[in-house]
Amino acid sequence: MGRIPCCEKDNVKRGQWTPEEDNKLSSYIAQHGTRNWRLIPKNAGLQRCGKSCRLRWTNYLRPDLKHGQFSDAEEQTIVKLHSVVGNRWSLIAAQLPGRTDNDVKNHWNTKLKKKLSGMGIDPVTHKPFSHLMAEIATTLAPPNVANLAEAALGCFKDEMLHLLTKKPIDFQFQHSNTTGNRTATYVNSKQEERDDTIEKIKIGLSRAMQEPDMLHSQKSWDPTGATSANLTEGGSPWSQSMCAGSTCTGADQQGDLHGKLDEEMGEVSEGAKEMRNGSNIFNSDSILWDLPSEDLMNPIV
DNA sequence: AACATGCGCAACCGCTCAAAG
DNA sequence: TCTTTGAGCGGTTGCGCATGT
Repeated sequence: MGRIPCCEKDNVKRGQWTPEEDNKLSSYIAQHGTRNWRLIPKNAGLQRCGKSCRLRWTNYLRPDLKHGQFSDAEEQTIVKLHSVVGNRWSLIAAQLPGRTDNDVKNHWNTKLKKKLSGMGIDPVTHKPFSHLMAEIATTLAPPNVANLAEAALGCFKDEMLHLLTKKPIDFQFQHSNTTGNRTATYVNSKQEERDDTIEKIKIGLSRAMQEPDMLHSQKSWDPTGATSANLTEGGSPWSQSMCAGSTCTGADQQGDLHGKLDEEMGEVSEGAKEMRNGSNIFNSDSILWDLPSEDLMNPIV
């Protein structure tokens, strides 16, 4: 019943591949293709597991791979797609010719996550940390707000330290043209504005504790007195373009990419579909991607 | 110059799902 | 229909190099 094992675990080499092994594998695949990974190491004269051969080929030896640095455009694509599909590296890599899921994953973990965090963006939710804090305050009943806020501040400590101590990033909106399309300008805030961000969080938490009615209504609010409708309509562009949560609203004018993604993905997971249908991450306010790439990609640190 | 620390990347691990038997 | 395995995927680890002290 079943199949025979792919390799004898005791008799396989592990660790770094040598140039000789690479040559053997490459030349064998050039002649015979990659039809059966279980047989490839045996037939190619390699003391490797088929799985190891497959990884070596797909992540390193494939002739169509790029090995250089990621371009700004590629990085933007990764961030954008990650906000839609999360850690579905193979799906993201499928949109980047010559890049593997391992490449994308490594680049995300070593570079892009830090860049986003440094910009005050939660790399998981793609929301600004200040926005997350405000959401916490609006979601919880008063007795719990303080405790959770404390816990959240602990979670976000590093990122908050960035906000407090490093070069800040702030946004200003311009309802700029007659077609109704908004554009965002992206500016480094002044020192007092940076401090103001933290103050707003503190004020928001204290207001959450003082205004229980507000907490249970659907209408959310802004610590400064504005509603979250304002946040969404004219507040932080991150809340509009980066967030993948249910708070995102707006017309979906990025349908082309959605369609393309769906075509590429074929059978997208239900979770990913729901996420996209529900949140429209690629909505009309995907302002982040109007930002100068050098600004987007420059880490604060 | 020597050591410590951090970073980037390649490889491995473990899980899931589909297919073989 | 059930069991077992292959293939693929995301998470994690470990090594080598670069940089800082």
